[in-house]
Amino acid sequence: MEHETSAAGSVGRVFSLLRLIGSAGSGGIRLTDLAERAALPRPTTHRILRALGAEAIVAFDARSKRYTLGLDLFLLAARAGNVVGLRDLARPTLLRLTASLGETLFLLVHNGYDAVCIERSAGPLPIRSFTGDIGGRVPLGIGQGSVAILAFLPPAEQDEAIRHNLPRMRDYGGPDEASLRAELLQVRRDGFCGGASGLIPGMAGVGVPILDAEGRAVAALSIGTTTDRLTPDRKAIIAGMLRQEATAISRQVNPFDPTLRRAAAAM
Amino acid sequence: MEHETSAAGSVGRVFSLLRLIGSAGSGGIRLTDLAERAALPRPTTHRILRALGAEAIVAFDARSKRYTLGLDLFLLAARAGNVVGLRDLARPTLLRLTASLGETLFLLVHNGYDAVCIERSAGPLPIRSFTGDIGGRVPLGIGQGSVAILAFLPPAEQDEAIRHNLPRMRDYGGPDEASLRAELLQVRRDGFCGGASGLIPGMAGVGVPILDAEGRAVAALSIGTTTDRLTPDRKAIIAGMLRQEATAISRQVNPFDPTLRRAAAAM
DNA sequence: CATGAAATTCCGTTGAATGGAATTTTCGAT
DNA sequence: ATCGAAAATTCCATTCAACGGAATTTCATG
Repeated sequence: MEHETSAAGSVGRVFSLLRLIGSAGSGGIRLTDLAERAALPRPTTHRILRALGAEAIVAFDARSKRYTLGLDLFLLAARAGNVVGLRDLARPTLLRLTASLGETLFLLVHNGYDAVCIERSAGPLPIRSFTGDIGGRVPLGIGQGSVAILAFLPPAEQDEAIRHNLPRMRDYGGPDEASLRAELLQVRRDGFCGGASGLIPGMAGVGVPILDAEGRAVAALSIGTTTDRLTPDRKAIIAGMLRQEATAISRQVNPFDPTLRRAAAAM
Repeated sequence: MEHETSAAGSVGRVFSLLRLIGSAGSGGIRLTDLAERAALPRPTTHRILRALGAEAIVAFDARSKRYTLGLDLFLLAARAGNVVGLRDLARPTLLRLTASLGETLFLLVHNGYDAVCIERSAGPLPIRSFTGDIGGRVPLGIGQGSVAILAFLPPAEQDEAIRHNLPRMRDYGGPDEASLRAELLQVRRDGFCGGASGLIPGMAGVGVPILDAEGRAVAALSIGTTTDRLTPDRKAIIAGMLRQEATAISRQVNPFDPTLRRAAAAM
């Protein structure tokens, strides 16, 4: 069972097509190739694509007969990235910090056993990071932002993620369980992760969690920079700034706390 | 809003639900409300949502029983061919210009009779604009970026858009046909739109088109600022910078020009 | 604890999606 | 220009997956 045909049914079919189109690159993909990769009959593929085209979810270039993702999917997706409004909330923060620090900032959200980058504000320096650009995904425990999330997960969930991720971490040259757990404790104490993990030579960073009303991490703010730019005192300053911003964001996220819903509904 | 039930069939049903969820805000929406707005039976709605949930295209908060757009929908578009790669191409440009000018920049794409904002890089000043944030939509002809696109459309398409949009423009306090056409000519001559359209008091801006290989506008780069910050000489400087950036982006877009594909394939 | 509203499951029915086959279009080779 | 192969597109009889009315469970509210 590789990626399996997902949930069967027409919905599954539609999104397996969309994912294939999405991974086909900006040049687009032809019907036949698409049908083959999706293991669907050509007429079926064609009919679904027509329907998707009518919705502007896919675009069809009549000249090259190639399909690409359409504008409406893009617009829909822009809203989808707004996990609990986090993206909109955090964007000004990222821009401001990038401007004042001259560093690259990331907004990561917790998703399953991974952290996913949903926003990024690039500083002037070229930065290598695990998460890469928007859409990038790393196992929880790899990278400062990702570790910050892991450290502030409820114990059961944290254990589960560690158990699941330890094997995967080998691919990244990650730590063994003992040192990981030690780091998590320290991060919980400090409120941020600034480990010079050294996983990418010359690169360093700081990550702080964004917590929900129950104190569980839902996301993280992090910066990525080079080791020499992250002197201990500068690291302390940056950690403080990040924590402050993360706290401010947390406060704005938490109004969605279900216990307050009644008040909002009354308006 | 609902212009019609879109394309019928299950695909139409799926995306009308997704659009409704998307427009429900980050708080999410409940099954019953969704079913009612979509004019679908609750069980049908429920089944489709389950399938979408299995794909992580929608997220379901078990606590509040509310549905929101899921992360995978975001990742689908983020990882891949967003509008011919324009967004990725333009993002660094927007950030750079925002940093150096201290202004808010917009990337608009041509879509039907409208221009749609697909990226925006906010400067320090609070800016009022028609397009608003990402996803915002204005009729072609309203706002500098939008006018820049309209001016560089093929004549037939331009006429069609003007005919269609003139009535709509009344809502924005837009110009009459004669002055609009006069402005379009000027924009075509100058290569940019810097009209102090005065549609939003105190606000001004500059828009330049991003052209495809055939010289048709596919998008526009624009800045939005206040009238007093846009002195004539600064406007000229900014227009020059924008044109240069837009040209650079055009060059990177155009390698995908179908007429050149054969050459690329031969490599 | 009672009550109503919402969510969820069930399942017999049916019509919409399916896909094999036929047709048309595209495009490269001669 | 002509041909032929490959791709795209249309057709349509079949069927099975989606449908939705009804029943059941869950949940919030008074």
